Order: sequence, then structure tokens, then C-alpha cells
Amino acid sequence: MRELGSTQPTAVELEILRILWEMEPCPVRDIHARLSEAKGTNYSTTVKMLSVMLNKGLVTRNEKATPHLYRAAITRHKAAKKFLGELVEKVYDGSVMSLVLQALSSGKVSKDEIDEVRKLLDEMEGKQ
Amino acid sequence: MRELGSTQPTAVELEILRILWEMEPCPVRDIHARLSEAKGTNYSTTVKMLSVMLNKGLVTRNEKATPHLYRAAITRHKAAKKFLGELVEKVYDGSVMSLVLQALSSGKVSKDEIDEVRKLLDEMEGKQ
DNA sequence: TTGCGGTAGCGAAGCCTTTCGCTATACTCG
DNA sequence: CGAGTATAGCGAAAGGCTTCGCTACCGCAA
Repeated sequence: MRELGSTQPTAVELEILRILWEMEPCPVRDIHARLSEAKGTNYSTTVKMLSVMLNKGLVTRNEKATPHLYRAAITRHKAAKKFLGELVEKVYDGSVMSLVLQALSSGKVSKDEIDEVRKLLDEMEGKQ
Repeated sequence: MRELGSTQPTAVELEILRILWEMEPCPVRDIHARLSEAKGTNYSTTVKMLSVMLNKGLVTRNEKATPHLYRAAITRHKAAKKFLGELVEKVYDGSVMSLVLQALSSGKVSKDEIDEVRKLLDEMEGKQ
């Protein structure tokens, strides 16, 4: 088994992680039910993907007690942070602000959400 | 040649696009100089990648006049927007705000930049 | 116990990305 | 021109991700 985090989850792997974040711990059966809904792939494929992900350290399970129940090895929060960092690095040349400005200007954002961001900005300024 | 944008650029493709965004139009030679600096790959590899990308519609060139000069087929801005949209969709479940909040709270951001975001927020509110 | 439906796993095939060896073309300088 | 160097291109190999067929296992009912 490789080091956790040595590789980024691929597209399908991310889909599986998202399912786990929502329903873990979770038997293959349930993961497959959700996955095949969107992709129509075979049950064997889901099993294999989980075995690959287990090998990569992307998911875990209790080998002794419940080897059929899978969990995500990283939290949604951590994964998000990692993806975000990579995006900033690779596309925005390390500028978090460029990303934030583009995200804000391109998205539909409610007044409440705008206020929430203001509050966060105030807090950040206070700490400086 | 496939439709532009039918596929996301892969890792190496993105590296090449970044080089082009900085120096286009650009002969293979120069692209390779930059690419091999970071990766140490063969000249043939760079040529092939460009031919693949040309085929995918990720880069362009003037076939008649200057077939040796390559350009990116999408602007940095558009590519960024696409990546961002995908990240929001896949990892933040479509919530732009979740992403913005996480980006702000995880990055080093200067006071000027904070003010810049405030200004943008004000503008957005004005339009609603 | 035996047969059966539901579950898990392995190895190999298929596809896409990335790499490079070999060939072809163009360019320069004696 | 003609040899040698720089540049471009193609096809095939290598490697990784995704898919599935076939096999193995487990628990339950006849």
C-alpha cells in the first residue's frame, strides 16, 4: 500500500469518495448502488475501484472486524483543501486572490453569503 | 480534430498551456526548453504532446504561414474558469461560497487584497 | 448437507496519456 | 553543392486508469 496522499484521486475515485463522505461506513453494495445510478457500470468495477483505492490509501476498512465496510481515508475538508491548493498553484500561479475574485465574479451568490464573506474578511483583518 | 473543450487538459497538457500563455506564439524548441527544465523529457515527447494537443484542439497554429509556431487555443482566463467550475461542482457540491470561504481562510492574503474583495462584494450587492 | 442469491476479489483486456526511437525535412557553413 | 546540425513528425511501446468475466465465499432455506 502506498503512502496516503502520494497521488491525487482520479475522477472515478473522487466520485466514490463523495459517496463515502455522505454515507460512510458503507458496504460495496451501497456504494455501487449510487455509483451505477450515475454511470451504469458493473458491480465488479466498483469492487475493483475500491480495492485499488484501498491499495492507494484513499479508503480504509477494519480488516479484522468489518472488512466489508469502507470509509474515506481523508475528510472532505482535507481533500477540498488539497484540490484547491493545486488549482491555485497550477492555474492561478499561486495567487489565492485571483481565484477568489474569479470565483465570486462568476458565481451566483446570495446576500447572506456575501455578508458571510464580509464577516470573514473582518476577522482576518483583525488578526493581522 | 475534436471539438475544442470536449476534454479537460491533462497534467502535461496544462504545463504546456502555461508555457504558451506566457510566451506564445512559440516554436517547439522554446516550449521544450522550458518543459524539459522541469521534467527532463525528450524533445520528441514535447513534439508529440503538441501534435496530440493540436488534434484535441487545445493548441493552434497557422498551417499555411507559420506551422512551427504554436498558440494556446483557450485563454488562461477561460481555462481557469473551467477548472474552477469543475472544482466547485465536484468537490464543493456546487457551492461557490464554500470554496471562497475555504480559499480565503487558508491563504495568505494582504490588506489590499482584502479591500479588493470588499469592493467586489459591494458591487455585486449593488446589482442585486 | 446441498443448492441458491447476494457479496467480494482477482487477473486480464481496453483505452487513454505519455514517452521515445527512428525517419524526414530545413537550415547553415565550408 | 554536400555534410553536419537543428527541427519536426510518426508509429509503436510503456504505463496508468477503468472495465468486466470468472471464481470464491457466505448465509440461509429446503
